[in-house]
Amino acid sequence: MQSESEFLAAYDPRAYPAVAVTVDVVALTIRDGRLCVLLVERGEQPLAGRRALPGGFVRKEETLDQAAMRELGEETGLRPGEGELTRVHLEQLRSYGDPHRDPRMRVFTVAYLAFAPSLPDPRAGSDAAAASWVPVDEARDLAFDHDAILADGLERARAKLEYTPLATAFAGTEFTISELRQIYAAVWGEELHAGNFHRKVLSVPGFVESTGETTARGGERGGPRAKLYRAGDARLLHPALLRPTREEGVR
Amino acid sequence: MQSESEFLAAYDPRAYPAVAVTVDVVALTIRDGRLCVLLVERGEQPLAGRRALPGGFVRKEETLDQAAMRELGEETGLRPGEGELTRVHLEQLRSYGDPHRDPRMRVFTVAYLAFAPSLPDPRAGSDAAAASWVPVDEARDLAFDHDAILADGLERARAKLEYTPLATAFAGTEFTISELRQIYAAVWGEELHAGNFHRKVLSVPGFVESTGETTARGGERGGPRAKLYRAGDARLLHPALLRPTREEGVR
DNA sequence: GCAATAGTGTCTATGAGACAATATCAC
DNA sequence: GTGATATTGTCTCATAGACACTATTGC
Repeated sequence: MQSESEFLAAYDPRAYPAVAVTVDVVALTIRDGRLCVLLVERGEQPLAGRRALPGGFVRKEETLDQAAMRELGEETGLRPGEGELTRVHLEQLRSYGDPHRDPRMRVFTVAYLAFAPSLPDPRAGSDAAAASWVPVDEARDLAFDHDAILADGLERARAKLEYTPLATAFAGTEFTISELRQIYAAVWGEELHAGNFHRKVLSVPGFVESTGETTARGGERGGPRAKLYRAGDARLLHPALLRPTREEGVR
Repeated sequence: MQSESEFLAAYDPRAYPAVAVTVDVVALTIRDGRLCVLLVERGEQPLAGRRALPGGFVRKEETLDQAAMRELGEETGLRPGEGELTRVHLEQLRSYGDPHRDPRMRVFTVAYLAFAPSLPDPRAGSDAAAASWVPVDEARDLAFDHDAILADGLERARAKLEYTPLATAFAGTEFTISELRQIYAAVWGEELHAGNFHRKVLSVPGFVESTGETTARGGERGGPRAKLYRAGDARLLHPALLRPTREEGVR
């Protein structure tokens, strides 16, 4: 069996070419109605000065999920399991391993996708000195293959809003239907009909549940007080909220 | 920046703990109306005699996709790009990297999912001596974490049939609507209403296109000749074919 | 009062699914 | 002829989306 004999050859670490495994995180949040991604500025060669996704080596005795959560915590200055980071949604995106995606050596990376509510500017942590939230449409020319990773993450995020309640991961613990609609609009990049969206969200079992409260005051430019909701217990939306204007998948 | 300094430390391969990266393939096909997965029998320690997903090391100068296609070709005895292997659908599933998932060393694996039309028994290739197609409900107690990988692959496959035309990857180049329905039934594990399925498939633009031909003769137990179709040019099904009896995602 | 927004009502087109009906074939 | 299967027809219900309408609030 081919795989078995290869495994055995690897028993001596020095007999095998050096490879490394990292995690990179596409961390998304909504700021000022815009979808933003967490980027760091590289301080060292190669590609010094270029922006990149936060990431780093997977450590010994650490799972991939743990490594991703640790990196996210380091770059945001927040500690996993503390405060708002407990509400961050984190899921594996996919892996990238083209032979020369890193010029120094063979580096495989496992990309993660994170949905975060609006977090403070990532200045608190020491490691986060060069980290910042950047609107996704301004996040170009990233280091390595991070443009492609970001694009994959965005597509995944847009698709996930359709059939999961993960949009609530971008909101605070309590939110109005309008806030939820603005999250969808920011991620999908298109406005949604307020009335239909409102009725539809409430018609999906388990998507949101009412708190019984309303906002303290109406909107900035007038309007009634909105009812407040929190995330429900649904794992999947049924029926789904499909994106409006998308070409048919014919090509 | 944490990740950068770690990268630099890795410049000396010997300074870094040995890790390995493999690909494992969840290759699915339909045989005799049952969904089957390609398994190999391990001939060497550890876990000798246990069944496992086919897989092996990613080689130098090889992309992950190429490694997965190579492994699949080795185990099926077919050569990538030749014959029926050109029609195999292959996509990345996800990665697994728990610290002790392999008892010998730190091994990260990138799992792939393959949809194949009914292939000959994998005896032709020398490497494939111990490989065989096993009905998925009999594929238990696999080596390492392959039970979990298989479960993830099955869930992905079932979901993909809903919104992509990939069911056609299990069929021959020409097929009847009934054959397509039996593929759905095998993957989803439930019967589908013939009349409604038939009308629905034809109503999705680009799912299938008529060849103008019919089968040479009717069914084994009677019935008219069925029209033949081939895969259309759709990448996504719109509207989707949703699975019938699934609990709502509440929990 | 005026403008903006929350929330609801109505209407239409489309799709899902239950069920029935018809046509064609193997035997 | 008999039974099985392919294919089409009909009916009902749920949903998406367009649009209109009312109520409530900030200014």
